[in-house]
Amino acid sequence: MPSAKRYWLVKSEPDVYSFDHLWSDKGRRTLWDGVRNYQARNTMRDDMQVGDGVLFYHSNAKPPGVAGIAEVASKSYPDPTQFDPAHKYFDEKSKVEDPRWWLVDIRAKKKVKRFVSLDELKANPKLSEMALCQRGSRLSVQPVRPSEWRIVLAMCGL
DNA sequence: GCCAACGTTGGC
DNA sequence: GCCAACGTTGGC
Repeated sequence: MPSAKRYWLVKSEPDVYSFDHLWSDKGRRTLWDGVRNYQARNTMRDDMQVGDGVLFYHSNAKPPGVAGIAEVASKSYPDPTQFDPAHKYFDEKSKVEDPRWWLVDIRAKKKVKRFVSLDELKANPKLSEMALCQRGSRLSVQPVRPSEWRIVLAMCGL
């Protein structure tokens, strides 16, 4: 039996791949490829389940913040880009029979009614323990508590 | 297994 | 563009 629905936050640079980009992609979904950090990899490989909620966060943006709501749309599977020598995410040390990098599909669910900036998130005392708000937080895939999820969605007007 | 050097992230 | 924070690499 699957465990209860969980919540996550993924980062993307809008100049590279924005929430609107995901929204206009076929099926409003994409492979969340290119993650090359072991902790983020473990989260996708081991912890994410189909239907989990995802905050789509714009990093390296002016301003950075939550730009959309998405969901996990597949079980984890090996990131195909690691095996493609022509791809910038190619990893020559990874073997097909023992893949190093895993991903899930992400599907856009809802546009936010209000963009919520990082400043606003940090200013909310109820979000002081949120992973994103911690100093030096660089993880591109990170957990979100159910309470934090509800608060952020409310801030987004949802 | 330590740790210095180096690379990357990402807010500012 | 700067730089703090942090992850990875590789010599020893």
